[in-house]
Amino acid sequence: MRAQASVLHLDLDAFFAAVEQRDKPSLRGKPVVVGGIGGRGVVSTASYEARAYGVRSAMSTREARARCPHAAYLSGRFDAYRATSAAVLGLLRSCSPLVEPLSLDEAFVDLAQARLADLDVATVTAFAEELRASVREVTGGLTASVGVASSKFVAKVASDLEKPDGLVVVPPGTEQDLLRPMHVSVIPGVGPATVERLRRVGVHTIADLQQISEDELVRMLGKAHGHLLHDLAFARDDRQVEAQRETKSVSVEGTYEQDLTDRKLMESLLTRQAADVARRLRKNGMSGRTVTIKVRLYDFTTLNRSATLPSPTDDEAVVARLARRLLEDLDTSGGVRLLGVGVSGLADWVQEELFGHEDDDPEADAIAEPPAPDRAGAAVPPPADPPADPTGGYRPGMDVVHDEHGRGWVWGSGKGVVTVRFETAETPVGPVRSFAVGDPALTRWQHPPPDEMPTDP
DNA sequence: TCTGGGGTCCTAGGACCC
DNA sequence: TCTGGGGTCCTAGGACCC
Repeated sequence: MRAQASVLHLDLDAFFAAVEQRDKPSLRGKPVVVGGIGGRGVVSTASYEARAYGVRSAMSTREARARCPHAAYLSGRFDAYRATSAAVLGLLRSCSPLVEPLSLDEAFVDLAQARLADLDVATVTAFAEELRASVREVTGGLTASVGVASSKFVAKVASDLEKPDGLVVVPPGTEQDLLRPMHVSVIPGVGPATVERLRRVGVHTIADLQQISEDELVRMLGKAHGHLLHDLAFARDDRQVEAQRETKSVSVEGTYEQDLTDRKLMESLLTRQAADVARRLRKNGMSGRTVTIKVRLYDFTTLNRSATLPSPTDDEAVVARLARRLLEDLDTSGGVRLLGVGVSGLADWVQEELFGHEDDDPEADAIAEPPAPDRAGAAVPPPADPPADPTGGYRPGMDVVHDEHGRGWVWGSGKGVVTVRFETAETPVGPVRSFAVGDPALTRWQHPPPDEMPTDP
């Protein structure tokens, strides 16, 4: 906690939905929901018009559709969000050299480093109003909510108070008056599990939290969380605004429309994800030593398996081989709804560039299997290929495919999976099977004449 | 057919080393 | 034949954030 209100928190209102409404005037004033639009999707952002129907972030899209069937459901255009976010960050950095982005739509600004005459409440209030007007200009009309206070914690709480399009400046010395009546869940880091633990000992508000001793909180919540919560309850927060933090891990994951049971398909999906991760590592000049796979089973049980290489890699073949090997130990017979691959233990350099090629080091690939025979003779690695179309060009409801057993309609495509509903002797709407995009078993396909189009179930 | 995707941080236990 | 003790690395899981 500083003596003056020198920390500003800015939060763009309903950001993804607002960008969509900005770019598509027909959506303005209407409910817009951005998120996963498949059968297992969840809401990322709902416009305020959609929130009026009870649609919320993290709600399943299925439930959102039930509450607000007439909303526009969009899967998101992250390039547009990134560009808009960059414009806002540029604006903030023109105000203060010390800006800490928290996500695409949120950032802290250290006003002590800004060119302000002083940090009086009146001065920072005028500055914040000007800033909000500037955000509107550089974003083409998006609104931001802003909080200003003597700490990160209170500034973030404050920015939420008058959403959307609001500004709250908390005068130094009044922080505890503001916080005490509030529910503990306003504290960042207090989620459902912590709320429940606190509820069981009768703690609901921050005033209640102030009554619990620090030792008791540490016993209940662990060392780090306990000490932090005790401090925050009394608005004690010295955390600095930190410019750019370094990336610690890179990962790709996917939830599939139907649970996966075919191990070969899982392997080919992991291989594809490993290639995506490795490509992103290379693009950012990074490499990492620890490969992790994530497997979510049919019942939502989530397993992680990891292994650490002797030296960092950005080679998709190495990541893929290790990922497939980690899968070997897992029982996936009940079905898998999510697969993911990640790399952590990042270094911003690749070891072989400093110490020669990794093949010179007998230990370099020790934990993984030896190089595949088809790779051994390649003197020059092929250039990084562009990301393959995850639908493989298969169009749901449009294409007919054959495998060795018969013919079927393409029912879904995406994330490297083609789902096919096969015809049987009894019914034209038979069993569903999934294949990897590019599976040679599915090379014969054709476009049916319009009168053969299947009707949607 | 409840429950995304990309991250961060913390905890706890075991291996290993001095 | 009695189990110290600290530090670091690795692995697995959980909570949380937007």
